[in-house]
Amino acid sequence: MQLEAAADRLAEMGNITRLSIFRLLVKAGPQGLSVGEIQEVLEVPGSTLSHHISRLVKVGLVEQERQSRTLFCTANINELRELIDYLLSECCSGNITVTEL
Amino acid sequence: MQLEAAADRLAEMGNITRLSIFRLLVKAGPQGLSVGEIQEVLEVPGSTLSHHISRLVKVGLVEQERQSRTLFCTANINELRELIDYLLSECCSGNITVTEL
DNA sequence: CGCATATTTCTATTTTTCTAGAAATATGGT
DNA sequence: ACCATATTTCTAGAAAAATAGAAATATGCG
Repeated sequence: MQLEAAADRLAEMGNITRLSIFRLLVKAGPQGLSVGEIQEVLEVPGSTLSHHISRLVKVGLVEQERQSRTLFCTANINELRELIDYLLSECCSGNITVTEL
Repeated sequence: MQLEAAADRLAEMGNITRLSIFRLLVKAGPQGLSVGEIQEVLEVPGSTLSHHISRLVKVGLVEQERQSRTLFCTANINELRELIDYLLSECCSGNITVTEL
């Protein structure tokens, strides 16, 4: 993962509503939750919720699959792990001169 | 770490300039970098840089220590680790009913 | 087809963030 | 005290994000 992709993902998680959504999906595991279920838990207007979910989908942190009338959402844990790897990479290598940065 | 604190930290890292600053400091390790050194690398106006650094400091991701006229900044890796722990906690526990979320 | 459910798109308003010039402050050397 | 260096604060305009009502679309059932 590169700087810009990482910043995009962090920014999407850096909002209370979206982080709540994402955390719910992380907890829910592979079966995910429907948009309606998320709405029940978070008590946010549908249009607002839809907007936030689509932003999470856009950066790849959430995936969606329709089953009949219901849209199920799941957290993309791999994407999260790659982001975390990026954040920790080259950590504390120390003694680097400014020109190497 | 709780939801709101996590979202704050994620939001601060979710900006290209601030993530660049933070990554530089992660790479630089415990000795950190001065504001001036960061400015040389990133080529951003002083007022803009100062603004972004102070936001990172405010949420605890960066710490500062003055040595004479120079202000050294370091990444708070513990804070980063706690944030990551939060993001991964309760991951994929699965089979949770909606009322438990 | 007509109806109910599930979710999105459109639209507009309010709030927040980003950016950077100019002026101010802090520190130390001569 | 004066000057140079290092960094911040003030200020304001431009851009982006957050919010949510209303209308639209999608899907399946009787």
